[in-house]
Amino acid sequence: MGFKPSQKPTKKHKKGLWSPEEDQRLKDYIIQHGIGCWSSVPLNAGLQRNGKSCRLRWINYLRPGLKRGMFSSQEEEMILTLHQTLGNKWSLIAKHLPGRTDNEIKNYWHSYLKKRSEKSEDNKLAINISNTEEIDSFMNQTTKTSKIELDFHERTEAEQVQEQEHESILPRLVFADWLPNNYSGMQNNSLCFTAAEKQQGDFMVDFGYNEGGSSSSIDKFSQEIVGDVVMQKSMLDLPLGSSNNFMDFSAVDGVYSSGFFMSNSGIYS
DNA sequence: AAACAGTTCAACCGCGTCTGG
DNA sequence: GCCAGACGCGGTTGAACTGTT
Repeated sequence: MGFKPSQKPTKKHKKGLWSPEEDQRLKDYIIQHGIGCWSSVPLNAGLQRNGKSCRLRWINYLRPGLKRGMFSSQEEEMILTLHQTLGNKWSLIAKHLPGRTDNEIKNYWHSYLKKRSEKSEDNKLAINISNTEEIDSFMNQTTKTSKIELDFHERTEAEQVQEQEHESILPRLVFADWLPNNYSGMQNNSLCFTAAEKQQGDFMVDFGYNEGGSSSSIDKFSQEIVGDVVMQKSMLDLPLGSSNNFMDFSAVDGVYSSGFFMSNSGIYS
């Protein structure tokens, strides 16, 4: 007889919180094999979970580049504004907040922003704002500072198709701190830099502008993709988060380079 | 210190959509 | 066109945590 992995009769799948060991298994598996068919992941990775659970764990917790910690006030405003425009389209909203997951945003909305939004709705009714200039000014400010696209529904179909093809042009995040020790630079068509490397001053020069003289792995990477990517120095200058060593960077036109492809959901070779 | 209430957030569930045979 | 399996999304749940009495 024999079943394909995905057709296997359902064993009792484990539920509930993930243990560090399970996380490690999943990470290891995805590092080695990339994201493919989720239903076969638990079997191949030796996990007693279903594929759906693995996918969720990866997307919401293990995926490279996730931000941890409090939402900034800018992020809050962004969520509120986008929610007014898009409604409960958490995945769409999440696309405008790099490093945040739809689940995280949804939770934050229900636990905090919803109340705040309701409050401000009440205030609006009371104050009855009539000065559209003020509103425009706020919207412009939000747009400028966050690159957010408030006219999501108004963009042409061609523009939306273009964006889908290139995914988001918003910052992408490179993973580092959960890869094996001493892992850096290009390796197996994947890409990773450590926090220590980020802190080296010439790293930014080498990486961003390809002016460095050393023949490091960073240089190699720089040479690989510098034609497609323009680094935002301001982002590289951001202080490191306390809980992870991810680095933020922004690609002007997505990252499509020989050998690998990066998106908000991961890095693919 | 204990009990209870409120909050947070990881994870599950169910449904709609997509895709390949 | 139909069907089954996989995927993605939004709603919901419940355990863990925190604050209050």
